[in-house]
Amino acid sequence: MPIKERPRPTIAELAILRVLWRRGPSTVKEVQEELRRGERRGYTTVLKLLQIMFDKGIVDRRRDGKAHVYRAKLRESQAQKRLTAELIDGVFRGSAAKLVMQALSSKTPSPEDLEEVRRLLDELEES
Amino acid sequence: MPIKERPRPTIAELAILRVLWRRGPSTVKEVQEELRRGERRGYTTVLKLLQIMFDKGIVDRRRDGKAHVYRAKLRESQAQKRLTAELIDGVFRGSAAKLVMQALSSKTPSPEDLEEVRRLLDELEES
DNA sequence: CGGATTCTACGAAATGCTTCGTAGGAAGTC
DNA sequence: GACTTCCTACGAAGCATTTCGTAGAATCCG
Repeated sequence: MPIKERPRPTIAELAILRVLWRRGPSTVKEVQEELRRGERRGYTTVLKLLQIMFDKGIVDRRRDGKAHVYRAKLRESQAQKRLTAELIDGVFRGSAAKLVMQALSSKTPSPEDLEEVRRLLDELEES
Repeated sequence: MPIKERPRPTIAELAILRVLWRRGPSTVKEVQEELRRGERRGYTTVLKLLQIMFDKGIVDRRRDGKAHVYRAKLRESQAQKRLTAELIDGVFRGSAAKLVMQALSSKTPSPEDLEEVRRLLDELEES
């Protein structure tokens, strides 16, 4: 199976990745149980998705007895980076600043978060 | 045709919305010509997409002679807001601050943008 | 061992998205 | 009117995504 240039996760795949990022390496059963606090998905549905993701190179797996333990290969930070870039290009006309505005004004961050953003701004303005 | 609760634009629909947001109300022909600086899309492809979007309530239209003039009904700011919220919930574990960090450090904004972000921070910290 | 349980692999239906071809109506030109 | 041009509507193919059923291998338990 040739490596795809850019394994863009789909919606369903993202839901699974979120579980793996949160829980760490997990079996199909664990992912499915975690997932069902929200959406129903049959066991074999989750299995199939993980198999597809394995083929795409989005996840790794290793045997543990009878079952497989899956691990996210696409890192959370990579996904964050890529999807943020896509959002900026896609709906903010390339302006990262506009996205920042939107993010800051929609969900109000905590004072600590604001402080951190401020620090980052300082750094950026120095260079 | 019953109104869909949440007409989430697809990738292709987003491309068209971008044109409508930029150009304002446009005919199929105008959208298609604008679009072809990037991706090829046949005339009837664009037409069909606009028809689907009309059915979904994403765009309006009015007759102008023989042709239809389409207008974005979903506003740019609405799309920005929704998609940003989805991104925050989807891959930033609900943390707007993390998204802000990512956006600021990936594409460096201009000094003016930084100033604007700073002003917004000031406002947020006052309340 | 033999039956129940727990897995995987595979196939395929169902759905959604994207693309375009064809048909036909309306308008413009000679 | 006849011809061309431009437009819409419709249908359907092609493809990706998502869902799950069935078969069968591996493991566990009496």
